[in-house]
Amino acid sequence: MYIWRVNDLPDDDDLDVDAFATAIESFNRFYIRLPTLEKLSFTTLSVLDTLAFGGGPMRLTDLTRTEQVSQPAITQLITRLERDGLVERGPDPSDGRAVLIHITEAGRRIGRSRHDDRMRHLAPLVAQLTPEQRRAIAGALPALTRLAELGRGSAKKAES
Amino acid sequence: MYIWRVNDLPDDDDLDVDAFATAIESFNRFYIRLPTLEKLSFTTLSVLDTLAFGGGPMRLTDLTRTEQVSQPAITQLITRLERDGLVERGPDPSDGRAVLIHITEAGRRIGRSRHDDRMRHLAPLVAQLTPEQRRAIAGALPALTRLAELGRGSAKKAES
DNA sequence: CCTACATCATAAGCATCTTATATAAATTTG
DNA sequence: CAAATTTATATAAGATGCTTATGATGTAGG
Repeated sequence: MYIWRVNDLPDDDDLDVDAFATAIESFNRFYIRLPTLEKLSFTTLSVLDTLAFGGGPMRLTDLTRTEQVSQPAITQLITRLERDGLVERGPDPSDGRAVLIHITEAGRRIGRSRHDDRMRHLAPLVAQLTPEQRRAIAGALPALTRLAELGRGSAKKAES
Repeated sequence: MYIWRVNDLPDDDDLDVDAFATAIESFNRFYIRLPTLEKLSFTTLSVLDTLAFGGGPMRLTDLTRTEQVSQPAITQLITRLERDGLVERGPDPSDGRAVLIHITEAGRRIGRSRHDDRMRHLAPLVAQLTPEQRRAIAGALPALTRLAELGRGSAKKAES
């Protein structure tokens, strides 16, 4: 058993990981519960986003890694999405066992629609912030995006 | 039907709500999937956090609003949490119908444990950011926290 | 009181996850 | 190259946690 202490970090910068996690968790509890029209699960939306922005079709196995759920869960999810016309299964010319999942135009529309829903809810709240607060968030977006990329990279390597 | 356009916002600041939502969604997809030891649902953790930091016991009805799920869902969740010793039901002296939910020390420990898990995963990634990126995130935390408060406030008013 | 409402609990059903196992294609190996 | 192993996906059975509908009980107002 090992104990991590925040003080082990290089302390010549001012980002307290404890405060970061607290703020993010508080924000997420609000953000995740934003009401939406379509009732789609978190995993469903995440898969559609991964397919929409991930550059082309993906195997079930790849999705299993990116979404951190079991392989049967992905198979079942893709079956539901295919039934609803949001993705399509196609063969993988380089491997007869594999299946390549393609997102359809309807699938892309769903993802955009959810994104737009959230923007509609966020915009009036953002408008109540001070200009400095808005600038502070804008300045942090590249770092947040980079953190998410780093996180996905380390998850990929952590397969056992 | 009304159409929201980002350009309707005051545009003398540089926070693009579209980019904000995109970055947050990307970050959340990674953050939510961080592995943890205890297998507790998102709502479970959220209720424990709400009770731990919300200043005292709450009614089921209050939790229904803060968590944005149905009342029976909260009743069932609290039943599970009470069975596991994480919360306790008590009477409300001012209303014979109501039930006041108290978090136990074990419940607080669970919340802290999850928080610590996430810090352990975040810290090595944060360490890979540039000092400027770390400062940028640190500078945005108050604004993120304020946004979450504004969001919870507007959700409370939006009850129908 | 008696009706209306508020609070919580229960029941039944559904969606989505899990683990265990099956099937089939690819790869390794003797 | 055939048998054994591994990899990719599918299926089955069961658990969890949500939903809507309804019930039981306490409160409030005429």
